[in-house]
Formats: sequence, structure tokens, C-alpha cells
Amino acid sequence: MAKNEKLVASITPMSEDFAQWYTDIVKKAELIEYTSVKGCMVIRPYGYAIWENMKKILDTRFKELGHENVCMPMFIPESLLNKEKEHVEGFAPEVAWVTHGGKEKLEERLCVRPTSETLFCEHYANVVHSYRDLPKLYNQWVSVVRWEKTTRPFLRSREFLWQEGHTIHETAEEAIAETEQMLNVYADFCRDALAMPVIKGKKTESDKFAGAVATYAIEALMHDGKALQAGTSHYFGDGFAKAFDITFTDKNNTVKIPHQTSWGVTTRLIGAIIMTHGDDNGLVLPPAVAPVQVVIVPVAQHKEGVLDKANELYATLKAAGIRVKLDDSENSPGWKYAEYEMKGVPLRIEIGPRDIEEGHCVAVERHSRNKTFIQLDNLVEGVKERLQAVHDGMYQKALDNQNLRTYSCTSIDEIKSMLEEKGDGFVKAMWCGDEACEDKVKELTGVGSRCIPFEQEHLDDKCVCCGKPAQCMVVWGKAY
RNA sequence: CGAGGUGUGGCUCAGUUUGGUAGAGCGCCACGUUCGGGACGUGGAGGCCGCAGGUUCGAAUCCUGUCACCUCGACCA
Repeated sequence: MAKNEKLVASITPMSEDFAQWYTDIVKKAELIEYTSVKGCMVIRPYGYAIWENMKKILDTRFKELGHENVCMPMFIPESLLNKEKEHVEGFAPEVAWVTHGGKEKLEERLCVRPTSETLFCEHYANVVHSYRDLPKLYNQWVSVVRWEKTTRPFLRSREFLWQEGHTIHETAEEAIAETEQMLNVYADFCRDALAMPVIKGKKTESDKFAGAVATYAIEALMHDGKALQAGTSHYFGDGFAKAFDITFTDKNNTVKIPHQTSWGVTTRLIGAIIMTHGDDNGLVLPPAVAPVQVVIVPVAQHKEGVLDKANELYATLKAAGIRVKLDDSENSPGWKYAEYEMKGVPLRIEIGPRDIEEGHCVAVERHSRNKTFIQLDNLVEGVKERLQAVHDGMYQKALDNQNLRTYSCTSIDEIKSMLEEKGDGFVKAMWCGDEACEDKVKELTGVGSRCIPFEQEHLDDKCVCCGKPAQCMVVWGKAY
């Protein structure tokens, strides 16, 4: 079989139908199963393990930075949701309502949390009284519900898992610093754990979170050239605090209004991994979050000593803290190669009679199919080295794709022709800051504003749309 | 929510036009032979044909309704 030939006949090739390719992977790699409720999915063990690994890394980082985990209720009384005007308007169209308790109709209907700002605010009003009570650096790992019309596994489901950080501070400066810090935590996480390059930036007015003063986001570019918002961090100013009557007394015995933030990432990141790294043979998982980092495939396992050696390698790697699996099932080696490639296991170790004789094993990297030998007396180090190489290789590959699909344009026509010629991607272009131009660019070219990157470039003096003096460079793109 | 498509063993689908005893491949189970890129033989198990009505002597097939999923748009983490 030719090296590049597709090994898994049942996965639709990306080039043929990207959406179907995505759906195939999600099902075939056993990440999810659909249920009888639209937009609600079973996250299966292999999919959930990816989330658990992400959670572990992020949770550790949050705690290092002084955050504490809490858990708010899942129900929000309608009157509480209604307290902050912009916030309700943003979320009301997509909330699910509980109207009955058993057979009894509720006095006041309860919304299933679409996000928990209101609950945190109600709580802060109760527990924040003095500057000594601040800051509160809270986070929760829960699920939320948004009644989406169109749903897709991981990318847009009606119930999804996430973490939402909610912090409250004495000063605006402190809150702004928190907002920026957490955006950086997300961007670093994407780079170091998910091998996924992202663009950090600020959302435009029209695109920011309902009730926020400013919304920051990290934007990633998928294989098909569409953008995916991978995480957000909001600065709320004192708007929510005012609406919910949260005050504290400062050192000078003056009543002050505190400043708040919130930030979150969701199981959508799993979708991001699939669409950033996956290929026609299936999933490709970054080592840091892969449920299985190394799979050991014994070759000619019926032969004397092979399984013993395979078990020995397994024990050695496991003792070194590597997530390793030994597949000693009766399936043929070829079947196992294809199976674990589809499952995205970053590194495969093959061990057979010839290898044992020569004192090494074969290591094959999932993302590149690179084959190397690792000396058995240097197994742990060798495997760790390979896993690092896989991570680096995956990041570079994703970055190359992003660069290849990032276009700098100075006119609407240029945007159109670049997208036409090279396919969807990130478009960098100058903007005057007027919402009318933002809308018009989307209408004329199909790409919307993704964010105003922190790393600005001066491409032109004029707005790409109206020709008036430009205020900043915006990254535009089609979004998931 | 608008447009289109699909629902038949675990999976992929045939059968629907023209109504007449539910099929295939893969997977699964047992045994044997195999094993360095999805092995093979023999035997076996498994199906309210998405759901509810209707037409008919008879419905997977025709009619009505309904639900779910997929794709594309509008809205959104």
C-alpha cells in the first residue's frame, strides 16, 4: 500500500466534504454519541478523557494564579436574569426555561443557566462588604445550556461543558490586568498543550459579550480556513456591580463599586483540536491532552518473548508517568496501526522479534508518520523526546497552515479575489472603527470581524471599506 | 427559524419507482489457520424497516402527521 494512501476507507476525505469529515471523526474515534435530544450529546470515555486532561492542566494553572473553585446552582430566577439589561437581551433568546416543579406550576419561572454572571453577582452582593473581602477570584467547572437552532458536536451544542471564571476587584486596573492575564493563560494553553496557534485580540463593539465593557478573545484557524473562537475573557467594568448593587467600603471608609471580569473556555476546544490537527486518517491529538500518549503494538505477538517484552515496555513507560496502552488483542498489527491512527494516538511503539534482537523498538509519529528507532535501554527518554518532537511538529504544521491562509488586503476587491483564489482564511485589513463598515465588509466579502489583534500591523492609512483614516488593523474571517 | 437531504440488525447501505414471506457487506460470537500496514476458512447469533395514524385481502414500499439526524443559510462559546 502506498504511503499516502488513505488507510481508513470509512472516513470521508477532508477535501471532499469537510463537514462530513468532521462528523465521521467525531463518531468513528468514539468521542461522542448522539442522543434523542437535539444538540445534546454523550461525551464518550475517549472524548471525555481529552476534556479531563485539558481540565487538569487549566485547573492547576488557575489555582497557581490564586483562583478558587466554586459551584453555583444551575437555575436562575427570571427576575435575577433580568437585572442587567444588555445581558438579558443578549441571552434571553436562547435560554431554556423551567416552568413546573412536578405537577405544580412555578410562581416564577427559572432559566437554566446559559452563563452564570447573574448568580455570581447575587452572591458577591452577599459576601463582599469590605476591601478586605477583595479580590474574589472564583472559577467553576459546570455545564450550561443555550437553545441553539443549529447544532454540531463540540462546536455548538445545546448543553456544553466549560469553565467560567468570575472575579471581582477593588479597581478597574486590577480587573483589566486579570482579564489580560487570563487571555494569556488561554493562549499559552493553546500553544503549549494543544499545539494550536491563536491570535489574541479585542472584539469589536458589535461582537462583544452582552453586558461587557470589553471582550477579548483568542481566534484559531481551522483546516478549512474558517475561524474558531477558542476562548474569551471579558472586562465588565462596574456595570454588573451597579445593576446588582455590589458595594464595598475601602480603606478610607468610602463606599465604592468593585470591578469584575469573567473568562471561559469550553469543550469546543475539542472541536478545535479535531479541525486544527486532524487528517484523512482520523484524529491527531496533541500529546499533552491525548488520553493515550503512546500505544504499544506487539508484532508477531504469538512468538516467544514478544508479549513479555511488550509488557516490560508498558510497565517502564507507565512508571515514568506516560499515558500508555498495550494492545495485545488478536487483531493484526496492520489493523492496530490504522485503529490508533484514527484515534489520534500521538506515538506508536512497535516491538517485534527483530527489534528485540537488535535492542530497540520502532516509534512512529502520528502527525507525520515519521519512523525512528528508540534504544530499549533509553526507552523513557527516547519516548519523551519523540512526544516533544510530535508536539513541536504539530504546532509548526498548524502555524504553517495559518500563515499560508492569512492574507493582507487593502481593498474589498482584493479580499474577494484572495478568498476566491486561495480559499477561506484570516484576512488582515485596516478599519476605520465604524460599525457600518464592519457590516459592509461582511456583506460584500462574507468575512466578519474576528478581532482587533494586539499585535498590530500598519497595512495602509485608509479603512479597507470607506477609505477614511484607519484606526486599527482587524482580522476578518468566516466563523464557526 | 428558512431551503434541501436521510431514517431498514452495532456500522455502511440495497430493496420503495410498479404493495405480495426482510436482504448484502462489514462488525459481533465459537473453533481452527494466521500475524512487520485494516488476514482467511467454517459455523452461529442478531431486525417494533424512526414513531403514530390511514388506504388495502396484504404496507419497509402508497397517503397524512410527527420526531430525529445531516448539509446550506440567518443567530450564536
